[in-house]
Amino acid sequence: MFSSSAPIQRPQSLREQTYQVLRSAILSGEFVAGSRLVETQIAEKLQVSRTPIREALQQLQKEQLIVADENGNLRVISFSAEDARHLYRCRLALEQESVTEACQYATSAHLEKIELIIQQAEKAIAQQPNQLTSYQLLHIDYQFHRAIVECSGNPWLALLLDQLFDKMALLRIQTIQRNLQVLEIRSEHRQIYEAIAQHNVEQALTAIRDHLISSQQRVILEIEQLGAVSL
Amino acid sequence: MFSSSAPIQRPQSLREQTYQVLRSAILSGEFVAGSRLVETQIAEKLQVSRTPIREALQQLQKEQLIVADENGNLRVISFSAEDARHLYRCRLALEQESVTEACQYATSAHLEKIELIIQQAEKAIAQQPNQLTSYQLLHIDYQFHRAIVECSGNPWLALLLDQLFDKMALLRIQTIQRNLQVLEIRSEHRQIYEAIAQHNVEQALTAIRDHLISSQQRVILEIEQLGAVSL
DNA sequence: ATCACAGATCATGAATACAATATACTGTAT
DNA sequence: ATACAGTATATTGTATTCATGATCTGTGAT
Repeated sequence: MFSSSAPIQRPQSLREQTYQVLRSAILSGEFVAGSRLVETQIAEKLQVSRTPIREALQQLQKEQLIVADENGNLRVISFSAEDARHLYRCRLALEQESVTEACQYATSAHLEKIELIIQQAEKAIAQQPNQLTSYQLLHIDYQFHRAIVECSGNPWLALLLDQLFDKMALLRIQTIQRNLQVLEIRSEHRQIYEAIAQHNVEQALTAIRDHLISSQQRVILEIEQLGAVSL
Repeated sequence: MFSSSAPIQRPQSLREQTYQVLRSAILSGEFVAGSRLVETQIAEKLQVSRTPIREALQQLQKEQLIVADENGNLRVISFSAEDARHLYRCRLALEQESVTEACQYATSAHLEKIELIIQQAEKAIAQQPNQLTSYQLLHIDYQFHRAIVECSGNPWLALLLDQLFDKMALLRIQTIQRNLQVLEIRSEHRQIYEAIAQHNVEQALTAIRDHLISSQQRVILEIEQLGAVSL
């Protein structure tokens, strides 16, 4: 009858839906850093009871996208330059493992997928050089790195990196007004890809290091130009 | 009046309390792997309403200590040998960063603390060579690695590692019946410590690699002896 | 005018009530 | 005995209610 696993879709719970809504509102910068999140207000706005809101907020709190201030009020987290440095070091540690495993295990299907992502990115950049929102750029970047970790077949690594990516996104939303250095990212991505495609671990490690370190420097520079965003 | 920050302690919420209770029940092996967790049953047992239980369970689910099966029932996660390999690779990636930063930033206060932990561990081992529960041994190991990451001053790194430690603990609880190789661990810890104390990054990296790789092999061996714990 | 205090409003934690759905059970008909 | 229908039960998702504590506001005393 049903060929194999037919993973039927139950209607998503309100908790999951509100979680998604709140998460993307935060990551898209709709809530400015430090702004307060009140259960009752959100509940009214989304027209659901407080229960699913509460649960979604707790989830976001666990992910440290929102934190409780000294009075227990929930606020969107705000990153300092220190945080940026620390987060990038974590990310580098994990992504070095990611490309290493990718070099070992990447199949041609994996490589094609990465290739496709790069091409789409370049097309998008070519077509609308200046109208790309930073949100779109972040998503392109995310997809690329996410495709690499998928080569590794290590779901725990993917999970850890996903957590960091969320914070990276928020970090950049909070700091970057102008476009990123689109051109640098393009060539850096391509170099990482080439190294993985050749299963050249050393070269891949060098490429990911270069990419993340220059990305880190761009972000920290912006933060310091902005003045301290420290809480 | 109050000299400085007087971080008053509100009574812990029931959610937090039940979270702690459930977490340690899982990590101590009180819930066997794969066993089902039912809100109403737990609520009755702990004599609180379902609300805080639900919230605690969701938190545990987010941490992947419990997972939803195909019917949406919550169960304690159960690790395969594959998972063990993957988790150890993640841990190694993060701990290499941890010792690197520790070598850079460790103060003498930090070093003293680590030294103390090592001494306490050796004392405990000397006094009750065979009565140490694996839970106690895991805790000793945790404290050591936790003290190292604290040297780094990188809270995000500590956060990521903490998540892994929980899974490591569960992994071992599910696999290890006998005592760990106590003696090996002792000398391995000491080598890591020495390297950090001398701020010798290369040596520290080698030591942490050796420690984690042999630890990984011990665990995987046990899993495979046990037969597949898959799913 | 400023400070102090009372009352009102707001926000959250927790319990309970209600609804929807999935699972188990029981009895009946074949 | 087996298959099936129908009912009961169990479990979870969501809403609502209640209680407690925090915050704000205004009035009166100094």
